[in-house]
Amino acid sequence: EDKDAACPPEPCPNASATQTFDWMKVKRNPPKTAKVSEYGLLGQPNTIRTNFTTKQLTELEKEFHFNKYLTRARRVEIAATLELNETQVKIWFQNRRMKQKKREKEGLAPAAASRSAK
Amino acid sequence: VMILRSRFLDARRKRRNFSKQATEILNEYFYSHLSNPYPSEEAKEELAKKCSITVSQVSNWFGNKRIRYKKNIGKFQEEANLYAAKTAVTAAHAVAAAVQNNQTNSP
DNA sequence: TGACTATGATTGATCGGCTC
DNA sequence: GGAGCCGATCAATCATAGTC
Repeated sequence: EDKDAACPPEPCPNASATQTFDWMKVKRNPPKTAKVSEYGLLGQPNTIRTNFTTKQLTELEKEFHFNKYLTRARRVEIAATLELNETQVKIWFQNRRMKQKKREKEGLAPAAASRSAK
Repeated sequence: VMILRSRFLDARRKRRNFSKQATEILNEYFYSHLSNPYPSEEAKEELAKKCSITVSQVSNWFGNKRIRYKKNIGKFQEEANLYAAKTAVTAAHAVAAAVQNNQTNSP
């Protein structure tokens, strides 16, 4: 059935027992955090993950505690202040909400276990 | 180089490896579902319970495992064969296993 | 003991699906 | 006809635990 014991020539990619499934080939498109705003000189799409500074994170965090969701106006304001794209600010809030949700979920389940102790 | 290493206060410090049996369970699931190692939420909960870890940790484990596996399939070949021999789940593999079993027992 | 590796966690950003 | 959100995931990186 699955025994292709012999295939000396050919660098047949089908190794031994395990094959290569689709999920192993999945490739993500590079981030489109393009900074081509100014001059189209280099036009390098900046294919690397942005590292937010402590200042930026602090401000974002502060804003998040004030509002879990952003209005368009507020987003523009923050993006300008922190020198980030509106998209980056938007994504940060989305990720932050998910993080919050995860924390709440995990912060209550363990507590229930210790509740029956007393 | 004012790259603020604010990360020095990350919560990812102080991590502990999972127990040997927990890793065993996770690996068994991973390699027995190698064609699609994406456990459902329910499956994750079950694995979490069996391994005595959280669902998030199960998700992290599979996320890391998938990425690292496909990054260097060769490095995991041995491990893959080990668990593959230990467990067979998909119908196709079950059949294949049965065939092999018969072969060894039929003159 | 100090590298070097294995591994769990974090996180900016993507993908697909859904609502409006 | 999109834009934003959610959920899951990716991919790079961090920081530590384990190994030699």
